[in-house]
Amino acid sequence: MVGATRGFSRYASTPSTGAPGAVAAIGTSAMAGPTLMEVIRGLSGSNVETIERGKTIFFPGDPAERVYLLRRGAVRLSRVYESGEEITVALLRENSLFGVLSLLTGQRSDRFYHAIAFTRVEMVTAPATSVRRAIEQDASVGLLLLQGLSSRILQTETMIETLTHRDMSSRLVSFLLVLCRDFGVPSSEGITIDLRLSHQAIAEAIGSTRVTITRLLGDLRNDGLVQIDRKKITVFDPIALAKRFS
Amino acid sequence: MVGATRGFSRYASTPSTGAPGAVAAIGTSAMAGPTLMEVIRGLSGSNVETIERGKTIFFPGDPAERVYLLRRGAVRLSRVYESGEEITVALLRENSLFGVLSLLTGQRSDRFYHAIAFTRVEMVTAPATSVRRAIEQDASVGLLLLQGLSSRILQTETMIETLTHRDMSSRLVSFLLVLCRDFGVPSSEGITIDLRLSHQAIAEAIGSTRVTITRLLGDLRNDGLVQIDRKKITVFDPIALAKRFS
DNA sequence: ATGGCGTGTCGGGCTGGCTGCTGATCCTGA
DNA sequence: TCAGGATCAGCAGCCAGCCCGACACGCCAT
Repeated sequence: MVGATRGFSRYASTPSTGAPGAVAAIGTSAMAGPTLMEVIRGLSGSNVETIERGKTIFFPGDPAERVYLLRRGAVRLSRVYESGEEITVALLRENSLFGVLSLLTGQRSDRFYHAIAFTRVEMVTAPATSVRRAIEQDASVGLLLLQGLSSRILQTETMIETLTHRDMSSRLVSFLLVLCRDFGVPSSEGITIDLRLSHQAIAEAIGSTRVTITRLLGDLRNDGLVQIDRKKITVFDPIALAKRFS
Repeated sequence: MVGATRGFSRYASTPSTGAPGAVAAIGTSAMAGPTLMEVIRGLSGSNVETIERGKTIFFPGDPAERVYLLRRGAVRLSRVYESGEEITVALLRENSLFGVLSLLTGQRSDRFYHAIAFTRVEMVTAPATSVRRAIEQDASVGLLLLQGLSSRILQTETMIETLTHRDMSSRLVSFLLVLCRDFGVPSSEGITIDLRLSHQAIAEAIGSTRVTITRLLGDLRNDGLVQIDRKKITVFDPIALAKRFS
């Protein structure tokens, strides 16, 4: 059991705690130039904003004028329906770009999504016009943005894989593995998901109900695959967990 | 019934038939410069390829060296599991970029997905290195690519909305609306989805089974919402169909 | 202290997956 | 052009996974 650390790197992202002042680059490329974070920070009209957990960053229908780059914390993008139901479209991790879409698909437009701070959030923002100008002046900025969007697409598409699993047990397992990849920090016992997740939040993300999540998480815990302490989930062994697919 | 055409534009994409020689721009921006299609076509090492329906464009594990831009037809991206199960991650329409991800996230890498021609396909391809060089030389190329990726993200995220619907009936309805948006051509009776979809293919895309799709599509047909003629689905009235959500 | 939120549990009911089979349609090669 | 095989569509019956509604308890913050 102890020796099975090979392959874990897929699940251990850049730690989100500690590492003060370290501005991680998007992806894993060890580039020479400035990071996207530094570029956006340097734009005219740029800003650093801090948002408390649970507060809204933008509502659907708001005018889309700024671009956001997440520096610390997690953001939830969701669609809201008339029924009041809210569907999580993406859980963004650090160094994720968002709010970019509407600006680049052409004409000025409004937000589609509801963006709320899933944890306390620190982010760098800049006006869309500045970003556009920066791309035109320096092609490497375009490349950085492309990398950001690419990783966002990958993130989104693994979410689709998760959601197409038929039975809820598989969905939950798949979702936990995604969370390990995006928010996992290695710990003494395994990989801890650095988010405070309520069962309700998980249910909204994978299209289930609170009760079912409770039961399934209980099963996983009873089988010694995960540990839950004050809303923090620790996965002992992602590989063993992955065997749990139906 | 006849007068209810307002709002349909959301569902009627650029017609994929006819319009010979017309190279549609990505998105709806009426730009002055060359289109992405033209740019990629002009790169060194560029190529136009035609693939027959059902043939594979690339396998998972293949080295990722080229970038693809779909000119005609539809491409299915999917993940393959050891169990033999295959999950559709995206159905790409004309003017969609693909194969870009792995190239831009940093180091050289392999394909994640299985890409097969869902219809007879015509596409423009170019080596990743050429694309990269083009971006560095001309920032507007970067902007075009960003637009391409943006619309791809939107496409993917609406797919997530579809998949988080719990009951299969809603999922199917939602999926049909997505298809109308991406592959719909206006016809005399409504909007026809310009794909030849087997029930099995639909099931693999939305995480269901062939039998269930058969039953649910039958229900929709009996209720006078859709028409199916030799695997081509016509939605009479998307707005009425949208009311079918649970 | 207390109210609210999150967690754990139970049973009833139904949606939807599975198996097995038949008939229709499409494709291909002789 | 036709025949054969392969793929696709449709039907029924069975059963389980999961949603729903309801309730009790513990933890936390005000």
